Amino acid sequence: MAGRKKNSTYTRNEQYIIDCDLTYAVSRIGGRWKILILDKLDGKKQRFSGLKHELPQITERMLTLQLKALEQDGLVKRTVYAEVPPRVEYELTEMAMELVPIFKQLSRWGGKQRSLVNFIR
Amino acid sequence: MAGRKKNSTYTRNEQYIIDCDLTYAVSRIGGRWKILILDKLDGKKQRFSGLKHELPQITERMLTLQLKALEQDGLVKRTVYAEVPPRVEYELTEMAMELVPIFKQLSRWGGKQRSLVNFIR
DNA sequence: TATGGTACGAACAAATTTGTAAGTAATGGC
DNA sequence: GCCATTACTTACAAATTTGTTCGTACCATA
Repeated sequence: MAGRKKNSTYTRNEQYIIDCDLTYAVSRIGGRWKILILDKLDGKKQRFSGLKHELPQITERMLTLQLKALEQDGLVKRTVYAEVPPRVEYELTEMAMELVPIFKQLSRWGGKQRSLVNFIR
Repeated sequence: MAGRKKNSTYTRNEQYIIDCDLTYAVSRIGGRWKILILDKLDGKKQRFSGLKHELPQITERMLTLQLKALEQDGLVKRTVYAEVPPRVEYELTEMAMELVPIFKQLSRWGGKQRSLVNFIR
């Protein structure tokens, strides 16, 4: 998000796309890791290290970036405890919890679509 | 999709992510244009030029690429008529139509989330 | 004094996605 | 013959996203 060209077609088209509530929504949860992070937070608070543990493939940098974006979008709440070593807890907001049932349906669709495509090929 | 490094972390992580039905689903409809295209096809067949007209910002190249991907994923059916100049019609498949109600919910969520975030800032 | 754990930050590099600008085949009408 | 139309294709360039590697502050504990 930082250091973006302000008038490239690329950026102008992004604006255009975000006009639509649907594509706007997808842009908030898109990218490689966000949905997985939200999923790991479903039902339980987690520390940074806990998330890292549940998502072995993600790098710390990516985890940081995505958590920060999710927080800015009001999907994740971050709580810092003044301890040493530091402790930070992440949890879903109300807004994010409303996504859960939608994700369930999308997931079902994904399973169905995957087997269909595998069948065709 | 063509010309991908086969063993970069980038690609391995993609595999990892696609294990999950949910993130798999999102990967099928992700990207900048796919959802908008599916939306424009909801309820009516469209020609290539028709889609281009409804999405003034998309380039022909992108439209071609996305339609091809959607076709390969079984979300769009392509019909070619042997005429000159050529006529090609696109329409949603059953599988894609099942996304419509999910999209409706996501869209509602998007609207709500957008106003919430705007309110906070 | 040296060490270790936590949650990051910064500089840089790799890989992918998206956009630009041109060109193609086929053929009916002029 | 020449041009216009449609649905693409191709080579190239710009922009973003993702990954790699190192480094930091804090202090309790050894």
